[in-house]
Amino acid sequence: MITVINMAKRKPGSPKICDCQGARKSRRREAVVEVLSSGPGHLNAEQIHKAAQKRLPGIGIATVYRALKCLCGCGKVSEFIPADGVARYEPAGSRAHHDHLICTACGCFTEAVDPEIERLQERLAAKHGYKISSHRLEIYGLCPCCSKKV
Amino acid sequence: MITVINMAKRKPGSPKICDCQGARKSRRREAVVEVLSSGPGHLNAEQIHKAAQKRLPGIGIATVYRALKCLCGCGKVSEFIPADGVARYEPAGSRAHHDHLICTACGCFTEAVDPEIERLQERLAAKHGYKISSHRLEIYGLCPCCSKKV
DNA sequence: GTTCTTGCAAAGGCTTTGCAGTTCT
DNA sequence: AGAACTGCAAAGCCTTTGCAAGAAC
Repeated sequence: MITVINMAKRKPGSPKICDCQGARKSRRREAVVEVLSSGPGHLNAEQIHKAAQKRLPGIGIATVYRALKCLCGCGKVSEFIPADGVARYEPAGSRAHHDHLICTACGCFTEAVDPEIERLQERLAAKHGYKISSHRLEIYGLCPCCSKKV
Repeated sequence: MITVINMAKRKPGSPKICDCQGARKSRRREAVVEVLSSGPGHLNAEQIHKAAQKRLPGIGIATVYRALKCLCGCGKVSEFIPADGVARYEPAGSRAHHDHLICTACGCFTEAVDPEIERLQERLAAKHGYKISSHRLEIYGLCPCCSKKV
C-alpha cells in the first residue's frame, strides 16, 4: 500500500491516531467519508469541512481533522502533502495508487501513473540500499487549459 | 532549472520576495549562503539559523527566512518541502537536480537521480498535455543502516 | 456505566510581516 | 538622502490538543 503520511508532526508520546479496534461509527465520520467519496478528490481539510457542514451543520473543523487522521490510520483515506504544505485527502483502498500533475497556474490536480516509472523507482531505491515503503511524485507545470491561455 | 517552490503561502498582493535588481550584499545573507554551501544539505530554517548564529551571533530567524526567500528568488538556493511540511534548503545552481530518498526511521536524506525516470516523467507530463516546469520525487523507506537494525 | 467522540477555544509549530532602527550605495 | 536590510515581537496559517459534554457500545 502506498500512502505518504505526515511524519514529523506526529509526536512520539501522543495518543494513538486510530485505535481501529475501538473506533466507533459516527455520523460525522461517515459524512467525511461521503464527502471524500463523492467529491472531486484532492480536497484539503477546510474544503472537506465546508462540504461536511452542508450535510451536518455544526460539525467542527477539529472533528474533521480527527476523522481524517483516524481514517488515514485505518487505511481508508490517504493523505498527501504537496509543495504548498497543505494536506490533501482522497479515499484510499478502492483507488489505485497514482501520482500527481499539478498546474502551477490554476492549481488543479491531475492523476497519472506510469508503471515504468514505478518500476524504475524500485530499482533506484534498491540501488541505494533502501527498502521502499512509499513514494511521492509530483510534476509541476501548466495544465492543457492554462497552456493555451498563455 | 528545477526548483519546487512553495506556492500557496505566497499571497497575490504581497511585496516582491526578491527584487534582484536591488538586492544588496550583507553579512547575514552571505552567512546563510556559507552555511548552506558548507553544511550537509537538506537543512531546515531552524538548523540554518543555529549554524548562522555561530558565525554571526544575534542574527534573527526572520532574517534567515528573508534571506532564504531572497536567495530562492534569485535561484541561488532551492527550497523543497517534503511530506513533513517543513521546508529544507540546499544550494542550487552549482548542484545538479536530484530526487530524494528519505528514511522513515532516522529521517536521513539521500540524493539520487535516474535519468530514465526523468525522461519518463517528461513523457508522462506530455501525455497529459502538461508543460512540465519542475517535479519532485521522494521515495520513503528504510535506509541501509535502519534496515539492518530492524 | 465505560469508552469513544465532539465543539469550542486555546495552543502548537513553522513562517511571514509591521515597525523602528541600522546599514549600505 | 534614499533604498534595502535587520531584530524583535506580533500575527498568520494549518493543525493538534485539553476539556467538559454528548453519543455509542
